[in-house]
Amino acid sequence: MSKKRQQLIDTALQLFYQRGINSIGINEILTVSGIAKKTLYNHFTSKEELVLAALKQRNDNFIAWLDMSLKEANTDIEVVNKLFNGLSAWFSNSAVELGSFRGCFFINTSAEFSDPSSKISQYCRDHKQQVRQLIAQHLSPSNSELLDTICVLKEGAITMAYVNHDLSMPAKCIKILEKLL
Amino acid sequence: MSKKRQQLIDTALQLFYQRGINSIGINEILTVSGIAKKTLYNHFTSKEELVLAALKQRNDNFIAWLDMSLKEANTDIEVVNKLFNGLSAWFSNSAVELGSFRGCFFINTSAEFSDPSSKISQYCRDHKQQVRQLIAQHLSPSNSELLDTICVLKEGAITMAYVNHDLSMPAKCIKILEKLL
DNA sequence: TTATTGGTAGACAGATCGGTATTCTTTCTG
DNA sequence: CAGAAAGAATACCGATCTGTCTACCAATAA
Repeated sequence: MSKKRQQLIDTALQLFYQRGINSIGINEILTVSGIAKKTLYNHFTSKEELVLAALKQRNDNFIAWLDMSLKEANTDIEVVNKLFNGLSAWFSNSAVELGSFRGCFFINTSAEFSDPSSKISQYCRDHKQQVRQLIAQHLSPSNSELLDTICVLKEGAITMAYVNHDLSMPAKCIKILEKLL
Repeated sequence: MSKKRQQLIDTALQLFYQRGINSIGINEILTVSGIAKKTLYNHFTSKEELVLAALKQRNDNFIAWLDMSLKEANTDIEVVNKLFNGLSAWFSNSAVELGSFRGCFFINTSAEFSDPSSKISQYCRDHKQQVRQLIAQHLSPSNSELLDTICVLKEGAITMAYVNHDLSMPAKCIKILEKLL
């Protein structure tokens, strides 16, 4: 649609993800993108709307990356390998589409917004649900136990990569899941 | 030591944990606690110092709660049960010492501070290390694989309880670990 | 008593916040 | 070419941020 609008979203996503939403003011997004304030408020009625657009952009990017990562993974063990090898690549900044790793944008954003009924918190929940669905599509159906296990290990691996600086969890998660299969 | 100082820390921890550090200003802490601004800057040189004191307070509370939760857990399976039943109680606000659940204060705080070399981010890492050590003390020694598994499941369960509003993970983690033992 | 300490209350400074309005220029379209 | 729309640049508004400072009060110690 509008080129300026997309530039704003791209700049906002980059800054919000790297430094946190409450730490980034509208003015910084404007100076970095080189776009006027009037133009921003022409496309978005408030900062919150821009935040939601950035979340949606990140969701689109992430789902596309995950879909590509899981492509042609048909057996459960293949899904596990491709998923956690993908996470490992993300953590070590080898997944260019996802940018420099600073944890999960949706976990981080949830942490900043305390009202769980806000649109922003709800969108973060939606994203996690979409990721879960995508993983489920590649797994043997009706194995919801395995799906739960994969999801909880995934969240743990992301959190430990960011907070603890422990990048070794994806490999360990694969070993855990091998034992369980 | 000083009574006012402790009141400030308690109020700050309550507000920071429930609403996030960047969302709470000094003035709100002062009006809620009923303490004068001069007194605050008598005890702390900056907001950052107060944040660090609040993190330390939360760490003390959490370690004490975890220590009590794991007391008399000597076999691995007992540790697993007590740990994840404890988490479940925390998530459903049955652990009074930990206050109303809003995720892990240290994960949330890490999400707000993007510089991983800041004192605040480092303290969050330290906390996770202390928790890991405490769990390790109750497990059979030199079983670092099990320790890793417990830790990654724990982080995943906390994240999913907060972001996804899924409180069922502790019970599922116990089942997973039963299979692995 | 007098001096000191630790507290309250609140004005103030300087910066930044999200958001609005104005003026001027560019660019696109009929 | 003419007119409309979009954008740039920037001043501005009221609110809020962290942190400093002054003035006053109460209790305590020398």
